[in-house]
Amino acid sequence: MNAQVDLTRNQALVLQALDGAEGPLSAYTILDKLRDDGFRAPLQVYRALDKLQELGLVHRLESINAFVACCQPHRHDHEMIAFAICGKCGNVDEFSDSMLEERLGTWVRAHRFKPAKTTIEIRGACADCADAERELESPARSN
Amino acid sequence: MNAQVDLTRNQALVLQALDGAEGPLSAYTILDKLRDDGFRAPLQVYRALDKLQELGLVHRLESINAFVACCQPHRHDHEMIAFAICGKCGNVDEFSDSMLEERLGTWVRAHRFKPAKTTIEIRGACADCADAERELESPARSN
DNA sequence: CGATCATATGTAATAACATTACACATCGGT
DNA sequence: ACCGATGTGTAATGTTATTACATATGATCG
Ligand SMILES: [Zn+2]
Ligand SMILES: [Zn+2]
Ligand SMILES: [Zn+2]
Ligand SMILES: [Zn+2]
Repeated sequence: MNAQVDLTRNQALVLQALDGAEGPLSAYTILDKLRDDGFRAPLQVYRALDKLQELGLVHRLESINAFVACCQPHRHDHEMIAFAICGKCGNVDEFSDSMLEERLGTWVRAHRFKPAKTTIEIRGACADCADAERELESPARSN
Repeated sequence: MNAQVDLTRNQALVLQALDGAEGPLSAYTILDKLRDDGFRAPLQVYRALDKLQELGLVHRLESINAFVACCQPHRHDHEMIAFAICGKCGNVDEFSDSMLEERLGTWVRAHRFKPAKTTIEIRGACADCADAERELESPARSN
């Protein structure tokens, strides 16, 4: 599905692991998943992740030290990406918002700051998980 | 300067270390700075940091695993805070922007996401450091 | 072809960051 | 004096990421 052309074996394996996962994975979780494929050391994972991030196929979630496959082959070159991360089920929503980008750009220009990488991550509960939690809290009339 | 009332000895020491620092500090750097004050284990630092964050006196910079003293006694209760972090000199600019907050709030409401903590961090070079770098790159005519 | 260079890999060791577990201390309210 | 909430001291362990060095692979050029 993704432009996996030109990926090396290790890179392809790591990307597959992320693509097949429900939510974000830590580097060491990926390593464990790939033991059977010959992976032995963390560096094999980190190196592949570095390359995949360079190619825009994978994102790192800074606030939880984990990685996700990019949900689209869209060009991230000049886009600012935000993530909504559910702490319950692990679901991650990747989105971009031009007004958000505009707004941060305004601040950056005003302060002559030269941005290299911008992180926007909202941690919380997704709609489904928030609903489930509300049910537990409410005086359940299901007796 | 900060409302240090009610802080325990350990908490006060950690806050002082951060207040006196030029830039963000890692937990282990703080530990080293406080060896002479009797600190021996990481947990002493992490516990103090937890409390200080609860009190809004300290912020954690997720993207660089470091901590900074809050620059103001302002109420962070319902504010979204963003950070511009210079990778060269370590300077950190803490700012909030209601439009930014509004914009993320719009997304969150539209997706019925229940936010717990939001991280906004811009890493790059501050004005001074960007200038200094430009000078090195340009064909210096200062010969 | 053989020399060379850039990129990727394998492996071990180590560094950097953070938490768990348990025992003990301190303080305020009853 | 008792209790519960909060804080502390210490050791051990868990988790995340990098450094260092050797080897391999593949494209390019004379
Ligand atoms: Zn993406
Ligand atoms: Zn969820
Ligand atoms: Zn602050
Ligand atoms: Zn700077």
